[in-house]
Amino acid sequence: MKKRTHTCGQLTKADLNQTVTLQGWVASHRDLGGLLFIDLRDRYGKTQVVVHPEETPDLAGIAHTLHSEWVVEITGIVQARPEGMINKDMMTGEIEIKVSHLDILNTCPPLPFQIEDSSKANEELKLKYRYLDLRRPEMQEVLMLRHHISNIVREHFSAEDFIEVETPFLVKSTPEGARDYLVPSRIFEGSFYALPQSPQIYKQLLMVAGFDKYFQIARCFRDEDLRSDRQPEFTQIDVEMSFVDQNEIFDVIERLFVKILKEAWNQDLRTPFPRITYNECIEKYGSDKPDLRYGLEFHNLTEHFKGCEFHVIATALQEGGVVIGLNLKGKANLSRKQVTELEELAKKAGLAGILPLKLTAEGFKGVLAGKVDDQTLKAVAEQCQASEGDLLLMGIGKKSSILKGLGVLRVKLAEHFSLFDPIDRSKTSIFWVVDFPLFERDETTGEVSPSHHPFTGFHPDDEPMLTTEPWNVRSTAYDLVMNGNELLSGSIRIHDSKQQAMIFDLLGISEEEIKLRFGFLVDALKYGAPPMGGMAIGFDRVIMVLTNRPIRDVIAFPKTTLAQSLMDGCPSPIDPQLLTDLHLALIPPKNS
RNA sequence: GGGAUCGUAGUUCAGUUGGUUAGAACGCCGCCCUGUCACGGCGGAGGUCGCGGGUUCGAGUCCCGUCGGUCCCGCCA
Repeated sequence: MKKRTHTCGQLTKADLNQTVTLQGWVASHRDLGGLLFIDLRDRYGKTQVVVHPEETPDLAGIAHTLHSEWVVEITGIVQARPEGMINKDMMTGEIEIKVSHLDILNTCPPLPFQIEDSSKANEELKLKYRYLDLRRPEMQEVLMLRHHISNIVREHFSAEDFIEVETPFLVKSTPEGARDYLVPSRIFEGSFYALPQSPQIYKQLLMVAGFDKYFQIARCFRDEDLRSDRQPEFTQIDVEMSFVDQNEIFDVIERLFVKILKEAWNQDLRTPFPRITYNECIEKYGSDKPDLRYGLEFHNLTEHFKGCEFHVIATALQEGGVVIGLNLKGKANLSRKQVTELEELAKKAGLAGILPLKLTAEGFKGVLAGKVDDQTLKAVAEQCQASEGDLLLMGIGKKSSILKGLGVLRVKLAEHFSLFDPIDRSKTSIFWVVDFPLFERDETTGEVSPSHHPFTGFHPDDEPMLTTEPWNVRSTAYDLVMNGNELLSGSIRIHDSKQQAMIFDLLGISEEEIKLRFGFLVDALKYGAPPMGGMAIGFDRVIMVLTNRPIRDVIAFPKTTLAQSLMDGCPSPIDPQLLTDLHLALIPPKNS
């Protein structure tokens, strides 16, 4: 094997008449009989290679036997393509290599799917032959972008005086949060390590240790059911800072995202990013991660319908319900069938139904027209900023479920009517969500649980409410939302052990449990913990949003929705001796 | 745990109210071809219709179960 002199994406007219050696995969070969072309591919691009059987019959003999994805090495002279034969779609389209030497470095059986075309192939098959799927240029581009972004992240935080510290993979299992992936201890019979769900506690301990500014590109593990945006192992850009307020934290992160968007999309983001309160998000969009590339804001129309006799509305209002509407601009011309489709969308979104009201040249049309006086409807239309030709959709019922349902419907409507261009990067919507509630309350049991995590600080003004109405206490937590995706989540932490104890108490965790589970953290907070705050950026999700792809596409070797790897076949049974060493025995499944 | 959807040559798909020998394109094999670039032309091989059971004279098609992919709900601080 020789040494290659160039890559397959490199040569141009500037290299004419040079003798070069290329190595790569046969992307395609076109045998015209008296003339033979090979497209040679590596991760940098493709170069056309030409063989003339009349001049080099030996080479042609070898070239005839080539197949797709064989690995070959060629040496030859860079020559300009004849006039009219230039391929503008190829970076190297002005030249070709006239071969003087051809070596087959490796062969390849017929492929389970064609490389260039395999975006169409069955996902199961592509995951089984992941190394072939990753040979596709578009997959390579994604992973190369991921690499560039991780470089930017490391450069950014390093330049801002952060240091990257690695934290353990074998950690203590805590019953909080997601189900842990467990690792049995060989030495301590019956004891287990857990794989970390995040480095949260460790980074707080690093702050106590005085590291001041920390970051880490960290792998996290959660044994929960999967979705198109969730994998059992995923990557966070974990960040923590001491002696800072929210503004300073936001600043550092905004500067990072400005660089990322510039690198990936060549887009300039304006700073500071807007800040929207959690309550405003919920009231206006029914979501804590709304996509603001399109409008469809909600309007609370309840006041207009006070005393309304239309039974659906009257019943709902009697039970303390609400009427919330949104305006579909210019959709009053939808057919009956199309409106029925919208009603089905609403049901899929979890709403019992939706009341359409058309604003036409002949006046209002819909169930409410005639049942509710025009003056009321006019006031409703005015509040929704609706005019002739618009279609109002109204949800009626319990406020929390209507907001949630309409929030889901809003996303479906935007897709249904293509209200935004997913490719148009200039319309990027990025903003902070602030003032999250500290706790979530279980509606049936009334118990509270942390809405972020139990180390989240609370708004100082709301401290008196902690004991009286904890569910109304605002936290210091924040999210960053881009195009409808939560990209990061963070907070200012509690750095006072007494406050931390109080929160644990509110969460109903006994002192004994605290000692057992978080004793070391509570202890650490007593030993001079600085004020601190930070966040975890969902790195996979950032790449997903930048590439508009599902999470499997942005991870080199992902798992399926059953958390299996189809390529290596894990999880798999193990040698019984290993179980014995670990003091484990298998319990057979119930129905076998 | 629940719901939806998909599973037919190596691959992507078609296959009517259940009815003769399950088709096409790409790939593969053979022959032809001097400017192709997803080259083209002619010919050929290739199928346990995911798996198991049932209904029926007859099942790729209908029913039940099961395995797997994807999406969603629950779940994921």
